[in-house]
Amino acid sequence: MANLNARRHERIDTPRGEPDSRPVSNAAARDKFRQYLIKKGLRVTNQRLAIFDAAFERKEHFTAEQLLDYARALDDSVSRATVYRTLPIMTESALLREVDIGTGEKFYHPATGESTQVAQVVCVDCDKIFEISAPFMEWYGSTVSSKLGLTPVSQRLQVSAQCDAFRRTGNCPRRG
Amino acid sequence: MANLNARRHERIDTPRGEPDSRPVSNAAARDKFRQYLIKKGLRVTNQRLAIFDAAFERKEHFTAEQLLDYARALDDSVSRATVYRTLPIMTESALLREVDIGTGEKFYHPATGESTQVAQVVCVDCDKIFEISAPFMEWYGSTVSSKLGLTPVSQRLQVSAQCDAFRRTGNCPRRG
DNA sequence: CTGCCTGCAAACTCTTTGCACGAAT
DNA sequence: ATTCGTGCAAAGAGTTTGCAGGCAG
Repeated sequence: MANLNARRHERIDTPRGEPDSRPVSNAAARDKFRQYLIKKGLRVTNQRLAIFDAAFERKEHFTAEQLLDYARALDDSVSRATVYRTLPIMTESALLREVDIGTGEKFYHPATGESTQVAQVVCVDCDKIFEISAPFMEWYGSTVSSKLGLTPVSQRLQVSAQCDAFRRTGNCPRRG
Repeated sequence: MANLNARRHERIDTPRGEPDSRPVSNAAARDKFRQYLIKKGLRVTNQRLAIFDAAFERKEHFTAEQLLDYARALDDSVSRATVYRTLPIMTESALLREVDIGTGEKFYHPATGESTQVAQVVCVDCDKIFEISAPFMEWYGSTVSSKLGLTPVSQRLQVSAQCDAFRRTGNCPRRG
């Protein structure tokens, strides 16, 4: 959110750790990413893998700037530009989901795979983002077609909500 | 969308037309706005009224930059800064609805009053924004409460859709 | 008169892009 | 050896803000 992240990372001359040797919790998704790159004729670079791994380490939603930090912890040579250039690749491959809650910056989250029809619930107190399934959105798409003669491509349902506990106690139990 | 709108408007010395003499199609809403300003201890300025009138002349959704143009046609002295400072006042007063379709810039539209539960359908071919009612969103809010213990504040449902006619004929019948 | 509002321009935030070097195939 | 990918820094786009002067109440 703030631009306190302007810290310089001077490139070190030690050889970078082999990306394949990194402990990977999401080997399956990682392989999908690798396959996607190859299929598209894109190159499998250490930076792209580091960015991917950084993204899939995360449980919470993150911003591009945060992802830059996470990825740099894995590979010091990752730059902001490459993060921004890699994010669309990961969203197009459906491995990452982009979430725009209207705050100016976009959030990202590893796609859970199962459900494409989810709603984001954004807590105005915590700023946390929850995802819950919204199966009726599928049905809703068909009503759009019939009413407007348009074929739905994608849908987003976002709910802003306040945390009852936070309002009472000044602390959100979900935090941390 | 582009920043071609940087045209200079030098201030003219002729007295500005009385804002109240402007033909107003939305006298009721205009009065609501005036009341809202007074209630909040804000001043009723010519610029604010011009921006309001410009917004309520519009049938389509518009951006802040477009609103600046429209408002300047009514009152030459309106500046970009004042447009940006007035937009939140109009949205907080529920006279204007803000629509963020994730393209970087925000769109605005006079609130139709009746329905707070509407979905935006954005045509990826026309870039047009349609609004259709989505009454189930009210019900959905309550499921959020029970599932997460959060009280919904607002909801947005946005559908991206492609125009069937445009895909076939290369022309959208809904255009202009 | 008082102090909120305004226009101007500069600043800010997030994202994209041009360029020359470096690495993947 | 090619050619694509990369880091850097600057540019863009949209929005916000500090300041000195202007107008509403």
